[in-house]
Amino acid sequence: MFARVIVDVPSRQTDRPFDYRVPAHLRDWIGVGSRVEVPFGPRMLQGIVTELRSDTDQSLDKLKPVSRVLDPEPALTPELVELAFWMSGTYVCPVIGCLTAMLPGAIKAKERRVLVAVDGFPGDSPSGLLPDQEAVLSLARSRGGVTAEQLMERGLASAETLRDLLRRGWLRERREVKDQLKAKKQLFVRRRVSEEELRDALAGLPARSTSQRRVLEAVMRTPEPVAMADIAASLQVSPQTVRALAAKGWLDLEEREVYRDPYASRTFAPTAPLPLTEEQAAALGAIEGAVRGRTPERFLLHGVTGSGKTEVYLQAIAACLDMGREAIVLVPEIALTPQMVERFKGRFGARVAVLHSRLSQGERYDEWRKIARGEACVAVGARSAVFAPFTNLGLVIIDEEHEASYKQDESPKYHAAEIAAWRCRQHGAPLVLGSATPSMETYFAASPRDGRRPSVRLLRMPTRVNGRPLPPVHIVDLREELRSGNRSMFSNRLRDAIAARLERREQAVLFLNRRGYATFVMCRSCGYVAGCPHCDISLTYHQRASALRCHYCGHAERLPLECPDCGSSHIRHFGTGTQRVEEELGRAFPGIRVIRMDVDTTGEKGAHERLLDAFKSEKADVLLGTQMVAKGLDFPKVTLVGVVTADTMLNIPDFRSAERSFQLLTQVAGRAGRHEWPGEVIIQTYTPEHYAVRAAAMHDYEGFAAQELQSRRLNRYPPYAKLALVSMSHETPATLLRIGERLAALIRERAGAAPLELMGPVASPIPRIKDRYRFQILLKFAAGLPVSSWIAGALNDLEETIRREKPQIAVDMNPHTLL
DNA sequence: AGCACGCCGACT
DNA sequence: GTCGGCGTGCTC
Repeated sequence: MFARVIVDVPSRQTDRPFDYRVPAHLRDWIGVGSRVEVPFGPRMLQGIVTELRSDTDQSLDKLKPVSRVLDPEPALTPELVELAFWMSGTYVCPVIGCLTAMLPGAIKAKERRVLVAVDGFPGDSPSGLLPDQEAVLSLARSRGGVTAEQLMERGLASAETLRDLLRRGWLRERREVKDQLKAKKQLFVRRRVSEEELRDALAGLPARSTSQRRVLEAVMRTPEPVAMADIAASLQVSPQTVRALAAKGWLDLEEREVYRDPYASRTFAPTAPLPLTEEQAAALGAIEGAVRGRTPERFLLHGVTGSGKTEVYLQAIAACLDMGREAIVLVPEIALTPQMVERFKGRFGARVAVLHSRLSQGERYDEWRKIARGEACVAVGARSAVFAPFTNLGLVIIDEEHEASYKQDESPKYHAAEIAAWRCRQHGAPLVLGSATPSMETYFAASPRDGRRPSVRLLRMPTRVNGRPLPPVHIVDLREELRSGNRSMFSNRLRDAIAARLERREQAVLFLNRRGYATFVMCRSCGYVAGCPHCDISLTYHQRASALRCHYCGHAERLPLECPDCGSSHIRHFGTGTQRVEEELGRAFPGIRVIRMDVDTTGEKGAHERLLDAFKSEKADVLLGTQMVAKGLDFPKVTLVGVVTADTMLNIPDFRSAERSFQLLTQVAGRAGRHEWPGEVIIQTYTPEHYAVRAAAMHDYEGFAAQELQSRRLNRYPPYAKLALVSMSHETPATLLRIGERLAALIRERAGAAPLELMGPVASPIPRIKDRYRFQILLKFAAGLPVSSWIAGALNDLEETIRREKPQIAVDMNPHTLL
């Protein structure tokens, strides 16, 4: 038996299967998708089995054996291995990168070198060794091997003495692959004898053995194993007490694998399916039908905020599970709040595995293993949960499908919806894309055009479940405000509205978009702006550290007290940060209680939830924050939502900026007045006539989409054209330009007469990062052209140059942003 | 990516 | 004469 293995080396040259012999004792354990340890040149590496076969094209004497199988059950499924090859072709990236993107971070193994003592080495006499070296050998012997790190910690030996031992043959180096993480084991206690026998034992126990008595009493009643840690904690005894009882033969101790369950301490009240509105029932019926009929149909569930999309998801999943199939629910990272998890856990209990980045590595690994072992049949998680290793997938749901976080911005640059669509085709499963503000691509695909049947089926839910109207939205023209002499960041209308909330003891949410509006430092005398010495970008001011930092390379310096250029002391920071809004709120409304939510205040684990809880229990009047306050939050007492400036987003020179602005404004507007108190939304802007602002204010998705699509068609942007962005970097601009031009020519050559628009190479929007210059080539083309393979082919042709000059080249096949 | 193999300058 | 600089080339 032979295994084809892709090894974990991030290089284009090694990114192909290598053949290995499978030793007889591993045959029952190895499978397609197994992680294995294999010798590769002089090293030991982790690899993934992509194929098992009975023959090989290699000469047999060249083949080495697989040295270990790293998991009892294959980490990936054959379907996911196939998906990795598809991704590699589509996204023009290494297969190994796709495979590792599917694995939870915890099992991205590292190589480790273990020093082993060679027993009875006959070389020279032990007397020729230094005492230090003797100590190393005896330690290595007693533990079956040590690492250099362990020796270093003990202050034993030095690199020099080790080298000597290795050279003289007393030590040998063994290389192995080590997981960063293991399954967690916990000690469990169980009674060894019958309840009666324990009762007798208890009677015979000396009166002063009170601790032992308590333990026996507790364990006596149950034949089930109890965690040692629980006993020790609840009975206030030391584990030693329990061990003493085990030594007497009354109790058994056993090690058991346990899951690190982040939600273990919480109980979730079971919830029953809610009665559905007519719209919800119709949507559910369509989805259920596709699950039953195993049709890999795509649906757009276009429902306004509050239309009850989640309940439709829950009932569709229930139907899917009833058919014995599994479901994946993708939620934007930022919306994966405790409330969200609660809804799924409440309905499906232990059958739900939750995957998101705020879990520790160990927790995420364990949740993932529950899926791999078939113990969980619903996966709820962020982008990467689309790779949940299910084998009988019946339904995939992507909530808030327009969210940018579904696009991975590092290689492999995939979009979760594309992966989901591929997997749904394999499994004959429907894909549901849910949103109140669908992306232009999805909406376009769901619209009938030229009499053709749309590739996405539209399910509309235009009314709110509770029948409440959407809140009125007021647009405030900040230019007029300025003309009338108001130079603060709050318009009179917003100021009055906040004051009214304070008076009525209601709450307000203030939203500030900081994207592209980071605070920078400028000299008011000469116009000098503090920039990064390694990147062509201005440094960002951090108040807490009183420092300037580069967000791209991490360079940091102290805040200058005078201008490095002209020496003037009129140097200060600019930009509207949340901190400044908070300060101004405090000045305008003395005593106002503000909770600020941004990257600074939500850094530590759990801070996010703590702040939201505090706001929910009315410990503050205003919740002030960036993106994160815009999504999915639902507070009954919030009757005012204010957008401090809508323009920061609108002015980003990117083809999606109008769409993003509309989506965000609509979402923010949906936060107000969701309960009995009527709500109000105020949007402050310098461009009140912009169609994204006006449409958001009128809750008019269709109106916005019509205008936006027209503009996309005129400029040939998605969904009317496909895009590909090839970015490259190098320390020498001239070399970079030369390589870029050759690459562009090669791509053009392959395209021949096909309708391909190629722009560049041109300098990237940030022309230099970490002292490397950056260029990019933008491609526009009609769907269906094999552009991926043209680019891959061109890169192949350039292989020699790439190897010699070592430029970094990255391909983004469907760039979400051109910045 | 590593790592080895291999061919030219400053030192015990 | 050797240690070691990093330029090519390979890894089943």
